[in-house]
Amino acid sequence: MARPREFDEQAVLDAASDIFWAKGFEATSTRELTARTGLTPSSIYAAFGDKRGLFRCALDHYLTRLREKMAMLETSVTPAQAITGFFEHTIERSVSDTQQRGCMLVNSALEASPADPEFRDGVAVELSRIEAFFRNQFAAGQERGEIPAGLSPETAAQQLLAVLLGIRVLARVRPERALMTGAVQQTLQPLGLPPLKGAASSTGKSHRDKS
Amino acid sequence: MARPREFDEQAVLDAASDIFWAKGFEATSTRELTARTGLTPSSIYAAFGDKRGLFRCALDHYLTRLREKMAMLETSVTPAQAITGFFEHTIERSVSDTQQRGCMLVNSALEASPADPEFRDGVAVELSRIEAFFRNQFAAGQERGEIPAGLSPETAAQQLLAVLLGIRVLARVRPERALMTGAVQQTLQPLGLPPLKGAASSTGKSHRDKS
DNA sequence: TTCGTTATGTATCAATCGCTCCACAATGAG
DNA sequence: CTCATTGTGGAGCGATTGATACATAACGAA
Repeated sequence: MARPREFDEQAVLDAASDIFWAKGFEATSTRELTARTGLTPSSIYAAFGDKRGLFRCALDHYLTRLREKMAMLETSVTPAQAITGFFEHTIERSVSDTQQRGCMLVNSALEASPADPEFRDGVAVELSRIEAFFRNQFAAGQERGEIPAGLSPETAAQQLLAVLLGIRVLARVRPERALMTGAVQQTLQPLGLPPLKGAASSTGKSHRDKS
Repeated sequence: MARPREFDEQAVLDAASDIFWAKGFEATSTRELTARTGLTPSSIYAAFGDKRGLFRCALDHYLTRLREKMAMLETSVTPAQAITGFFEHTIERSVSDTQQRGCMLVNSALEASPADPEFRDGVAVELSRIEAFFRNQFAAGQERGEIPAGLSPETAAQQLLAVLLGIRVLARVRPERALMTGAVQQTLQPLGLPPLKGAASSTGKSHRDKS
């Protein structure tokens, strides 16, 4: 009943998250959102409530694709390969993004006002989800003998999370492949995880890389 | 000649960086800046040009103290201890900050607009400075035999920088000591660096930590 | 003292902000 | 068809933004 929506919600969220991703919440105006999404203020406020509501939906839209990526890796390759593959994927996206947007979740995490604990907690939960992905994959890899035992999956996951967040910060201001691969490679190796594709795997110094 | 300034520039920058640090550039209004610094719009605009100018000065004020911290560590302890000490200091500040402000440099890095390459480059240079601190200390530690040779200081510094940035992101949304110490400890150990104070140093799983 | 110069305080400015109002269009139910 | 309901378009609301104008105050030089 009643008039149906004329816009494609996925397309709108694609556009909205693009802007929020690049410029952040505060620096994005509702004018720009209406211009880039193509729909009017009326439609936006009817569908999403207010600017924060649209931002939440846009971030969730972004996170959905992130979760799908993790789920894909979980089912398509071995646990150890899933971890390394996740970093490969992240680095690839970081260096190929001409806008240097980094990660929308990380950007949002740092812009989250101290006065908005609700949103901040939401971000924290999402980071915990990534940490759990690392922990579960690491433990599964140990169980199947793919990853040497001896290291606790908890600690490994904490380190992997920190390094991931670190290269996502670097993606925004210094998206240099050599820098990211160096940091990640030095993390994966002592954990007994497979090396990045195209990265030198020997312990000593390699002269093969180029920035 | 002429009328002298009535305000203490250091105190004003302290106040200004406090606000910018907690809320970011965009979310901070000039009204709040005048209220918290105690000086009038006229004085602010005469002294710093505009809002961006004040922000740049406030960030530089913050970075000066960061650089002093690194310089202090470089001269007061051994190279390996300087690296570990830097992380101890960072974690301590992160978990004790009730506002969960994280690091002003990292916050600024992620808020930096893609359309402002000048400011972005400034942040990148500062991150390179931290990376250089790690690299120099690591190399110095190897030369004096304090740190085992075999690993390249470049790679080690890249990893240390990434982990540092990672825990600074976590400081904003998940300032849990166990999480940070776990990530850092797992990084320091394979590099042959001294453990954090109060952290378990054995390879196996420890039950001593509490969040 | 008088004057030139610079800092401060207050009252705003124009622009932009997030958001709403209301007339109208497009549907399904009857 | 009529009508209730919901989406759309666009003008424009009050509030707030970053920044300024201008009168006054506080100094040093003469």
